[in-house]
This record gives sequence, structure tokens and C-alpha cells, in this order.
Amino acid sequence: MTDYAVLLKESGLKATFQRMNILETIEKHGHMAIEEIYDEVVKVHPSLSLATVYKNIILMVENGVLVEVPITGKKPKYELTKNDHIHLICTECGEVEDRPCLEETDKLLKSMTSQERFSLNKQQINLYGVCAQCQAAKAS
Amino acid sequence: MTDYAVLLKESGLKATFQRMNILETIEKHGHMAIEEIYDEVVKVHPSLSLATVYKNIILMVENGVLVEVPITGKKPKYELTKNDHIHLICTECGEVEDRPCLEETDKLLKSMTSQERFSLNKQQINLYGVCAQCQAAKAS
DNA sequence: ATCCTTGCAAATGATTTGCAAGAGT
DNA sequence: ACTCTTGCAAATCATTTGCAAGGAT
Repeated sequence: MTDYAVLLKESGLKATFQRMNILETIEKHGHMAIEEIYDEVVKVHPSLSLATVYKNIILMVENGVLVEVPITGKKPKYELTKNDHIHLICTECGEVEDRPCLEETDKLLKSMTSQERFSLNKQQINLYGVCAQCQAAKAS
Repeated sequence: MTDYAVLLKESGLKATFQRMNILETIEKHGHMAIEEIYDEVVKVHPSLSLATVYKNIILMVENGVLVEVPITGKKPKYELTKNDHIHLICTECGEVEDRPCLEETDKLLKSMTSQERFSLNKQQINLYGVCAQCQAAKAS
């Protein structure tokens, strides 16, 4: 259970209810698009405006609290900032799941880029396919 | 030198000058956003409409001629469909470069997903950092 | 000859902005 | 108290659509 107020303040942002609700919702769901965040948070905070969600997502990405996950052919989703990991993206239902990074892969990528004078800041491994649930649903 | 007319027909699309010019421009530049494509192609085909670029990009992605490359915090770029590869994305200048896939990485990712009942269709490895040219530019 | 594609203009959808009122420190 | 944030409405920007004319097979 993360303390969102502390997280926000440490990142130099005021701890408003809107922001804490947004973070709580994203952490609960794992990965969410802007409209999904709005639709969820507005349930517990009915006066919330979509513009506020946009402003806060941008701000929290800039301040390193959130990370944008771009997805081929869809709107980007947002997740809490965490250690490097791999995304499994289901092209049927759109769900994104995290998997731990593979150490060897990590090393290979780092050594590849260092040989090139490319100063690596962030790696992003996205695997697109069909998740177990959607495979089961299609089989029936 | 690719024969774009053949490529298009094999993919079930008519070979119009607009499409061939778009493909030629993308291949020449490697990776381009929609507006960049329009700005380039309109030079050689002044009557080109931006809507035509949109329609054709969507169609060519659907038909497997092009691939969309989503990029954190930016508009997506498009590239010709080619073998799996890694993207080096410069966060300073926005340029995208291709590097060959690492076989071991490939195997690891495939074995990881197969253990999970995730049917893998496409992998996407994007490395964000600063390219050699931009590093040099900043140092000066 | 037929069907698909184009270019234009309008429509839609997504995101951003300005500003007065309210909340956080 | 002071400054930053919010919610609203309007503005902007990106993308999609409908349709008549032109192009590809």
C-alpha cells in the first residue's frame, strides 16, 4: 500500500485528493488510458473534470511519478513508476500485464548500446499477443 | 530498391502514385510521422491531401505493408514492414534507428511467453536515449 | 466499365488553454 | 496569506468522414 501523499510531495507536487485518487486507481488497475482513469475516479469524486485528469497525468509523468506506455494502434496507458519490466499486451482485450525483466536480455541491450555511443536511458519491451483468458474465450 | 507497385499489388492494394510516393519517402527516411510524410510527399506531388495520407497509412498498416512504431510522449512513426529489429530512439532529436535483433533475447522472450499461455504475435524493443550526434552537439 | 482512390470541406474527437473560485501548505 | 490546483467553457489541434470527380485495372 503506497502512501500517495508522500509520493507526491517527494516529487514536488501538492497532495490533492484528485491526484491521490488517480494514483490509487492506476495502481489498482495496473495500466489505464486517460478516459478509463476519468471514468473510474469520477465515481468516487463526482465533480472531477476530464481536464484535471489530463493536467495531472502530464504533470505526474513530468515529475516521474507515472510512466506512459505507448501501445501500437491504441491510446497510451499510464502506470506507476516501477522497476524495469516487460509488458505483455493483449491485442484482443487491450489488457497490459507486467513481467519481470530478464537479466540476460538487460545485459545484452546495455552492452549493445554502449558499443555504439548511444546513451541509454530507458528500455521498453512490449510483447503483443493474445492472453490466456482471450484464448479461452475464443476457443469456446 | 524496392518495387513499390509490386509490393502494393501483392498486398491487395492498387498502385497509385500517392501510395508509391509515400512508401518511397518512408523508406528513404526510415521512420516518419504522418505530418512529416505529408510535408515530404507534397513537395513532389503538390495536390496531395493530408486526408489521403491518413487514409493510406491506415490502409497500408492494415494490409501489412507498414508498421506503426509508437513512441513515448510523441506521435507514432511508420516504417516499412521488415524483419524483427530493435529501435534506438533519440529523445533529443526524435530520430529512430534500427538495430538487428539479438538472438538470445529473442529466444528468452519466446520461451517466457510460451510458458504462460500467452500467444506471442509481435515483439517490440524500444531503447530510449541520446544518439551520438546529439551527445556531440550537447558537449560543444 | 467497374470499383477504388483522391481531394476537398465539413464533422468529429481528443487535448489544451484561460480564468475565476477553491484547496493545500 | 500565498501559491498552486480545480472545474468549467471555449479554443485548438488531430483525425475521420461524405461525397463528387478522377484514376487504376
